Amino acid sequence: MFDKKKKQVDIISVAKAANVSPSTVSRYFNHPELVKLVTRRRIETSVRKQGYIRNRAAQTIHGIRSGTIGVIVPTLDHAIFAEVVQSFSDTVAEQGFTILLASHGYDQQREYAILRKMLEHRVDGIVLTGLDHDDAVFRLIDSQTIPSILMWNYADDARYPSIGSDNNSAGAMIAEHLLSHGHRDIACMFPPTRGNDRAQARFSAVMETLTDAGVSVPDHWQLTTVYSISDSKRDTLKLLNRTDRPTAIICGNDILATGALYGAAAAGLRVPDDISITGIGDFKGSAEIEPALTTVRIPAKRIGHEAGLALSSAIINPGSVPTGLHCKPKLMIRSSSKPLHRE
Amino acid sequence: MFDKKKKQVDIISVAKAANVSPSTVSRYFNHPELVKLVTRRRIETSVRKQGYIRNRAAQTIHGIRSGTIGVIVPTLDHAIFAEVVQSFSDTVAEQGFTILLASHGYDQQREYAILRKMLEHRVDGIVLTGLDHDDAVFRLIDSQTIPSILMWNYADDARYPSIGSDNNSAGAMIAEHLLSHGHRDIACMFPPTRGNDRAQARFSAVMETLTDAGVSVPDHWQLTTVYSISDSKRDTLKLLNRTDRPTAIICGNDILATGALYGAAAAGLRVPDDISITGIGDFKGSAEIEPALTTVRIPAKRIGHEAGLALSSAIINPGSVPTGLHCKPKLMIRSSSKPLHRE
DNA sequence: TCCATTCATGAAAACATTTGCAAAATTATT
DNA sequence: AATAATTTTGCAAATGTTTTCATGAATGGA
Repeated sequence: MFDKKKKQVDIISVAKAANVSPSTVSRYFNHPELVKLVTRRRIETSVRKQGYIRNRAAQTIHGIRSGTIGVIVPTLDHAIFAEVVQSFSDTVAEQGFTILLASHGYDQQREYAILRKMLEHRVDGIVLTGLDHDDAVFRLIDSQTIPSILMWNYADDARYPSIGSDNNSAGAMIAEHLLSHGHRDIACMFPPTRGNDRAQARFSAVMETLTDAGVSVPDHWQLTTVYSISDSKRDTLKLLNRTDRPTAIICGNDILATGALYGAAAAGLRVPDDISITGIGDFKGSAEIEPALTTVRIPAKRIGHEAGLALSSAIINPGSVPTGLHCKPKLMIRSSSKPLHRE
Repeated sequence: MFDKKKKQVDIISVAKAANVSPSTVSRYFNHPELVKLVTRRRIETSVRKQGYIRNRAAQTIHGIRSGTIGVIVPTLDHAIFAEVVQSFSDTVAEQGFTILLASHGYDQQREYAILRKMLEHRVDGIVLTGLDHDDAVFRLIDSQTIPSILMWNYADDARYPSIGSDNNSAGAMIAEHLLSHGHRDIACMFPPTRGNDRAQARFSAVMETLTDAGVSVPDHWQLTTVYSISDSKRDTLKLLNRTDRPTAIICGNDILATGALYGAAAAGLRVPDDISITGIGDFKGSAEIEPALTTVRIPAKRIGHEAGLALSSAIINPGSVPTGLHCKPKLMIRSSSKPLHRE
């Protein structure tokens, strides 16, 4: 007859059973050193017996941190974002934060809506992917007092502190690599750049580097291919079946490059002897594929980790602004590219 | 002089500016049809001008749904979990839910801690990955009133409604496929099964099917390899460099199979002529790899979607228990396997 | 124009906590 | 043993909402 009909256990019922006031129970959780050992024991027993679980919502309305961080990514379907989210999540979990995760599928309107929802949940901080966002998004964050960072890309003039790699240098690196190997007939395969500043930056850096070197890429060698191995395989095959063939293909990311590798194989070409193929990203598996992919490493794990560190310390330490950090991309020369005229 | 020192905007300040009571503002959001059009306009203006954002924490303590669903996965680092999470998240987002995501890295203790934290946030529902969990986890969920489902695996006698594929049949399918092709000298490469009921089920189903057919797998052909292309490539290479060589390798998932494919190539063997290799999962890219991988398709997108549907409707419709659903795995015969003695 | 409806709004209680302040209990000091 | 200092606890107000109930304002029918 004791528990009256499904009564949710709250701090009051715990207090009653432990014969103390609710305040003391609250203190037991938040400032245990302020409550006497024996009382602590009593409360602990009561908590355990009733299976009490604190209600963070009730804490949160007191202006106490919610313990959540909002993470907004374009999609998780790309292994690389999953990796960065995983590492971010692990890092902040150590500081007691849980992540609220949502993806917008490269739709800026949706990003705004998601952000609003996260703010309704009173997240303690916000992580956005990439540098470019709708102005409304920035304004909304500006109007809040929580810290916010841009993850994945880096630029020192970004609207918020950014932690990631500079995609311009990534693009330039790979283009220079191929140029230095004597390639002049170069095709490019990039994902649609709309709403995707990473791809945009890589692409324009590649083109600029080539142009500066006096190399121009004919229109029909500029492929726009969605992020998919099968599509890039198909497009590559089509490209390579023409009479005029490039000696190298620069792909906007490793997925496209993987498809390109398969496409080259399907076209009966040997990589790198007949054609060089490069990626950007250095995804899991890129080093193991045959032939191992020459690419630019974007250190996803490190980026997620550093971002988690920066944001959680900005939260814990209010007033301190998180600082940006450039996680430098690195050229990984492997077997899918080689000098043009040698051998 | 109007806004006194950084005062957070709340429903009261909005009400004041709109010259109505807080109750009316609350109604404006929750039952707009109950407030007069002109008043609605006035409130809208006030909301916009002050940049008011509702506080879900304050709503939640009224027993109103938090609008969050807790999702616990072993890791996001496996593309396949990222895929299922993505599709789950998209589905529930349509119903207005946001996901709280965390991963435990196959550590049951951590899973319990994560679950607790999510309950503190008063999630409206819980999704766990796989069938097997610490008993404390189940008991904790039992003590709550929120719906909960097990995603990824299916079993009709699972502790909670499960939505996913039956890994036993997946394992049996692939073993039968190879047997039906005349293979008798079969090696197995599986990830560590500890804390991983998926792998466990697949492995035991494979072994059982083989044993039933009178085929036994010698110990040194039973490889335990962590989820990594490079490790499985290395282990495969080692295996294939022995004098006794299997005619087929059954891999516990497509990542291992991918590594095995590379390993076979590195050992100078042709797949499927010299050796057949199979995976389980049908990950993105498995159909495009050369040679295209024979595997068992676990429909990740569908699983995530169905799970999202089931859970959100169980939440919206309290009292209704979500029902389990078997998303059948499907044998995908491609080019990495072929009959033994023919041709 | 008056009364009965219906509609729109506000007052106040409720939700599950935290916290500043003061009272009570304990311990230390003389 | 009496007082002072310190530790532990409870009271009550506060947090940002929602919701029930009651009241006042419009509207319709006679």
